[in-house]
Amino acid sequence: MALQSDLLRGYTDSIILRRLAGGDSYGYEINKQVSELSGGAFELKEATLYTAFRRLEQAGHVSSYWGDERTGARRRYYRITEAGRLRLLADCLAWQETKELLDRLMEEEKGNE
Amino acid sequence: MALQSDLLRGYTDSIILRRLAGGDSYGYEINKQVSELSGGAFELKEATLYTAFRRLEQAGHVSSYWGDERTGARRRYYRITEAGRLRLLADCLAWQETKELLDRLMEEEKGNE
DNA sequence: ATAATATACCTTGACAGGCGAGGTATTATG
DNA sequence: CATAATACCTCGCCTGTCAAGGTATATTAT
Repeated sequence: MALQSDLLRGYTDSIILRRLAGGDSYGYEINKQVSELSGGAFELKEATLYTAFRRLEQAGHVSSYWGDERTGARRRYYRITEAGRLRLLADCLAWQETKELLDRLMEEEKGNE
Repeated sequence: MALQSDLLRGYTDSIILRRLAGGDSYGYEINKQVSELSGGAFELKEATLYTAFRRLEQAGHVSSYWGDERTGARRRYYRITEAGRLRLLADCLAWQETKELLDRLMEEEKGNE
C-alpha cells in the first residue's frame, strides 16, 4: 500500500541501522528479519534496500566488507559505525516526536468551537 | 528536518482531510491550524498544501467553491466528500498499524540470540 | 501618499526516495 | 536438467515535497 511506504519513506535507513546495531549482517538476511518482524505485512524491496546501503555507506553510517563464505553465494556484510549509532539514536527520537505530532494532527476533535 | 517531512509524506492529504472533517475551510486557515496544533514545530509548505488540494479534488475526496467575501482576498473553500471521509477513516487505521510496525522495527532488542 | 505587512491564492522545476523490472552468480533439490 | 533458493546489483520511472517565484486585496505604519 502506498500510504505505508510513503510513511516509512526515509525510515528505511533507520530500520537497517537498527538491524545492524545488534551485529554485522548482510542484505538478504536483513530483508528476511524485517519481513519476519513485521509478520509478513511489510517488506523492503530489494531495490530500496540496496539503494539504502549505498546511501548509508556514503554517509559514513555503515561500512562494508565481503564475507569469506566457502560455499553458497558471496555476501556483502555491513557494520554500523559510531556515526551510524548516533544517527540511529537521533532517528528514534525523531520517530517519537513524529508519532506525537501525527497523533495530534490526525486525532478526532472533541469540543469543537 | 528531513526525516520528519519524509515520514509525514503522504499524510499531508490525511491531515487536510482531518481539518475538513469538522467543517469547510480554506488553505490559509488550514495551514494556520496545522501550525498551531503542532505548536509551531511543523508547518505545511504552501506548494505542498496546494498540490495536495489538487490531488484530493481530483480523487474526489474534497470539492471546492469560491467564498463570497465582500472584503479581503478571495478564498477557495474546500468541503470533504463522503469518499473523503472513508479515505480519512482508512488513513487513521493505516496510521495506527504503521505506528505499531515502525515501533517494532525501531525498537531496541532485548534477549538477542 | 507610500511602504510594509498580512491575508489569500497559485505554478514551475528540481530533487530524493521507493520500486518494478530486469540482470548476474552459486548451490541445492526434484 | 530445470527449478528454486540464496545473494548480489542497476536502470529508469513515478510521486510527493518544497524553494522560489508570481498575483491580488486590505490594513497598518511612516
